[in-house]
Amino acid sequence: MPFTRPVYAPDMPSEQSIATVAPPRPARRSRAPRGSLSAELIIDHALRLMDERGLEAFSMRALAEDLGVGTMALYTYFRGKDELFRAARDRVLAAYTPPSTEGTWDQQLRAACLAVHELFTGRPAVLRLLAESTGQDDFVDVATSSMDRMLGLLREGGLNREDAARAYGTISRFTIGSALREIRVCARPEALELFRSRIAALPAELYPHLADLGPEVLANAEDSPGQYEYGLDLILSGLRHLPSRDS
Amino acid sequence: MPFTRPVYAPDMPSEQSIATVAPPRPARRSRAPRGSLSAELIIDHALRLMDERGLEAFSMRALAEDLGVGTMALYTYFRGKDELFRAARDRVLAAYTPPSTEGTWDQQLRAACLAVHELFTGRPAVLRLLAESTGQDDFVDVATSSMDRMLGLLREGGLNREDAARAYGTISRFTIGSALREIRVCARPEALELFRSRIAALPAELYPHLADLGPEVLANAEDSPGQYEYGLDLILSGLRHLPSRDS
DNA sequence: CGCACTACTGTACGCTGTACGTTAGTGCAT
DNA sequence: ATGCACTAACGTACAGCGTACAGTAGTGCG
Repeated sequence: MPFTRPVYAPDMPSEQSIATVAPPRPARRSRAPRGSLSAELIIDHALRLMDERGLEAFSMRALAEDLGVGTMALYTYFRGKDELFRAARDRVLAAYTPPSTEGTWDQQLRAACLAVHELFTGRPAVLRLLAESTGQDDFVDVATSSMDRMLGLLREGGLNREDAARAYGTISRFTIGSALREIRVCARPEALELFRSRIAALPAELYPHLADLGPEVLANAEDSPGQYEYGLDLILSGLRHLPSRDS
Repeated sequence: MPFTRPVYAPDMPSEQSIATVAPPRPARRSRAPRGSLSAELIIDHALRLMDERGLEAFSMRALAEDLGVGTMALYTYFRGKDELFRAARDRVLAAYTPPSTEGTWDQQLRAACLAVHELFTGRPAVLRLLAESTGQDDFVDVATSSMDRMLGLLREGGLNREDAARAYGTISRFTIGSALREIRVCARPEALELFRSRIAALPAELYPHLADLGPEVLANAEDSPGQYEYGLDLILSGLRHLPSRDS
């Protein structure tokens, strides 16, 4: 018995020397120069990748490759994936400044809400990070400056302290729920198509109203910004009719 | 040179025979009897696990272990994790029937909404599945029967076809956004505490209104069902004042 | 010149979902 | 009874994930 393998490596492809075959071109990157990385640069690429390929396709390895850098280099700047996510989210939110429009308090409030909504639908990944954060991390409500501004406008509109706070909560919840729905359904043609066929296939005797209003429901799904504006105006109308309002 | 290792297995723990040590009690489960599994049983355990330990801790392996079964046994009943998720979600939603209360259309609508909201906050995992579904799968809007009922009530309230459809969209978006916020923040004491300290630490000269309304904002965060009711009533009030309403 | 420091890297571990092939229990035809 | 087709349950393996840890190379300072 000339040569027996050790216990491990039970059946290696023995036809050729492994060393020349096993590493199938790992595309040996040369070591990246020393100053080629920074937290800001990483966040830039991360945000781009997340919005381009989707949050599920995003990984530390993919991000590192996109940067032309070893995976573990990222951990020099961020403790881990969560911290990177939080940093990316905070950067987008902090960079946002609400539009300073003219007009009555409700016109300004409306414009501010629409701007936030647009920000969210334009950055689906950030919205998802915001919505899916485990809640253990620090809580950033939309953006602090935006929140302050909206609260001020609500007070300006004559709402008392409690109503202002509650109204903001309502608007915030509706805005996030709305944007979430839109990046999930309205912006995806194939989801819309499936929705259409589902509506059409509903048994009209079980769901009479739904079957009846099918066209309208579908039209709404296709017009997502309009849907948001409609709901927002509904809420604003409710605010204007608040009994406690002193103006 | 008496003996050189092959290229692979560069440094094995050579102090003992591997074969007797390597399998450290894999807790040899005996093969589960033939009829011990079913789709329903799997969904039961899955829902329980998801709500108990959280969606991130849920895995096919953990579920299988909970069932006392090999991991791959699950794949006899579901094509994969996604299909299992969809089945679990659909079961919860399909089993739900809105409360058939008495009263005016808006009273009934209010009750139906509150019930949906309670369903969601009581089943955080299902809510997350609903919110985080990639949108490629079939679209179940809350529950079809609930949707039909609400649309009927809105029509009963004198809304025209388009307004009814749009109003439902508003309510649906607000309800999901609201429930999501609540399972993320309001129901977590540590998140609330962090929120409190953040508010207290805000520079009052930068965010005057937020600093001023801090107590009210905090009180709202702590009273989550109240927040939902407030927003819902705001929307309902807006609906009552709709110009197109013919009653 | 050498040394401390640190930005970057490679390897490895434990985890995930799941493709694939195997095993064993069941019901039916013979 | 005996064999056979069928399939529920299983074990193994693989690719990919986040990241701990140890190594390496380039920088700036004594």
